[in-house]
Amino acid sequence: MRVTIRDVAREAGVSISTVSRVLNDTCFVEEAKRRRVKDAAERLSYSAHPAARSLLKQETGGVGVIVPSVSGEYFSEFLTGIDHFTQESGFYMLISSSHRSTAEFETALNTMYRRVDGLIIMAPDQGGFDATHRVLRSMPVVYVNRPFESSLSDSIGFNNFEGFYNITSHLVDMGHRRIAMITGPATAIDAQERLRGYRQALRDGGIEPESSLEVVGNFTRQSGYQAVSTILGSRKRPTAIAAANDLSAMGAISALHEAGVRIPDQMAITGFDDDPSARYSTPPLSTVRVRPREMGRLAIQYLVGRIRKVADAEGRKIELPFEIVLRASSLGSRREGASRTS
Amino acid sequence: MRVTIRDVAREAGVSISTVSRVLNDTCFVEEAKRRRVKDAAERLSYSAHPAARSLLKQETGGVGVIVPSVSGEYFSEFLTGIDHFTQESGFYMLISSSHRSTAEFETALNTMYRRVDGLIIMAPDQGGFDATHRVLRSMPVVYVNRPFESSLSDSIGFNNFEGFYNITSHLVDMGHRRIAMITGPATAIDAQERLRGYRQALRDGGIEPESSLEVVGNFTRQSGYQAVSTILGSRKRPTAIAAANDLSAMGAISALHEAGVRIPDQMAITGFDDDPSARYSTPPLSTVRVRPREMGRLAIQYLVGRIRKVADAEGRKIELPFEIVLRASSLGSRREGASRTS
DNA sequence: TACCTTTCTGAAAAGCTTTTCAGGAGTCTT
DNA sequence: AAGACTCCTGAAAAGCTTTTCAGAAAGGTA
Repeated sequence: MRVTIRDVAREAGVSISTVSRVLNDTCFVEEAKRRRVKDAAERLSYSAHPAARSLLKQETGGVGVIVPSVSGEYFSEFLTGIDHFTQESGFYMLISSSHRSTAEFETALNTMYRRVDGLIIMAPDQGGFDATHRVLRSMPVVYVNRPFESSLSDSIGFNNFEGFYNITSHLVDMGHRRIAMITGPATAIDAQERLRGYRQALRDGGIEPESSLEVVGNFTRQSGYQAVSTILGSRKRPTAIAAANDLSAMGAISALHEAGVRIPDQMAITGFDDDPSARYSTPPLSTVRVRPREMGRLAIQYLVGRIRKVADAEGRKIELPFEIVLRASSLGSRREGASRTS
Repeated sequence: MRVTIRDVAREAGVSISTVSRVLNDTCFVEEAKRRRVKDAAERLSYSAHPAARSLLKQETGGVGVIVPSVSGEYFSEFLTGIDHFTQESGFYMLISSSHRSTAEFETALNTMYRRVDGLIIMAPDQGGFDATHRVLRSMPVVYVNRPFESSLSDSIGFNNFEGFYNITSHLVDMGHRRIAMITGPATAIDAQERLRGYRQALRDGGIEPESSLEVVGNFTRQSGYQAVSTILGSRKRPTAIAAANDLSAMGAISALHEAGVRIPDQMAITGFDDDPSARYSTPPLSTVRVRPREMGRLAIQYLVGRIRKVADAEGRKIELPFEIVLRASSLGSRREGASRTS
């Protein structure tokens, strides 16, 4: 049933070493034998057992990806970026997601141990995992969206603070004085940064942040939807909402429609991420474009570079540019594409 | 650097067999030694090399998932369903996606060979791959959305024809006589079935399908968006659109808004899938709920059952129920939740 | 006390490959 | 023609674990 290199060797009438050499094209082998081996391998549809090979070569051909979630456009896009390059370069992809606790996160890390040659970690909500974990030291790691000081690993991300500062400033520039925010989960570092950007933008616009206008969300549509009732019920109704991400902005938009609030006339709204759907919402959503797909591509490129040892030993820390994308949801008239880059 | 079972054995002053026994809890070992081994393993932070183990045991602890794409809510949801159970049951997940050709698809299959203990395959667009491929015969397989006659594998899906028949019938019931369809890619089996359902529903409603009303799309927002200009430009403008999936429906909705067409008064529209976003679109989208997350969960449960040999040898073929979810996009008044089940 | 069980432990094999090492055959040089 | 190469090939080791097998020790019975 199971066909091994021995079977091929017997079939071709050569030793297993020769089979290995032919199949891996590692030495010159007499043409006649070469043919016989190829034929035999083909006939038996042989391929080397990955476990045996990786046991010996101490490499697997896989990369591990750790993300908070596999659902939501932001993550999908990120994964898509990784996936493309992964296939091109012949690596396979091992994904682990949704770790509610640090313990679960470290379990995931352990699962990756020796099963992959490198790791991409996006874990904005894992505050305190052990940065010296043995798995982390055993292979190259690229951190995404999680500034991390280590000369052994690369780190790529964008400036959440600045991005959110800019989109909030846009609302201020449009003349809004009462601007609510639908925040992300307090545990996530990127959510914290965005909140900080929001507050700073208000202050710089001469507006004192009010905690009653900071409605807690968790990056989901539903939380955005629910936040709206709080916002509409507030003592002095704001005229604009800055949502911590596009998903929650969409939820909010839906709720605003249901409440009969016109966008952007009665309520302007902005998001963050520029999910593919942002352009198709009603009205199209002003947001901050951060190109998760690009991030994914970059992350895997760096990682593969490190795995193949072509990268600098020095850890790189890349900050990707973002782009403010203004659409109808925050503009008086319906126009599209005005943009400002970081 | 690399710590093996030998190191633990030396450290604890026992043989490697004993270490293995203690760590796998496979035999009774004298308590004192047991302690020593545990301590040593802990101290050296040892864990068995997965390759060595799987080479010997002929099992890996992984499951492979092959999907057309990793982006889009439908697939995200599906993966999420798998992911949850995967973690619970201690398996890891290897994902391969976006195979443009049969060759690429079979490459993916080969990559999975011996790296996982079972396979979940969702490939509605892979018409003619080799169903007797050696990888497919080497481990349990669960096919999703792809009726497949094999007593060795389970198969899970829903009735695309009926689902689309029903949602189209709803439009007919609402009094529409000219109903356009935005189709999926002609190569995908599920898209074909939905188109068939559309036509049948029209005929059963006494309406002769017109090919000019069947606008080709490809399941993306963009294709839905573009389809609208064709539809609006047609000689006799239809009063309703049945989109092959939610994504293309969303694109269409966006285009309709831009064109100033009121939904549902001037144009009703329906989707398919009930993506999480469908409920949040403007107006909320009538659609067919197929619960991809449930499908994922079921698929992985079946698969793990087969891997652990508790499942019937007999191949099961499950057809999951769908549910017609009517929302404002196809109803005169804004009401929600009326539903009809398959 | 001698023999038979039972219980625990170590040695060794098996799982499959890649790669090093060494040897044999053939070719070239002087 | 002999020695020195080169070229190709096979044997064997290494990579790390689990599990079988067998042996030693201990305990029980006749």
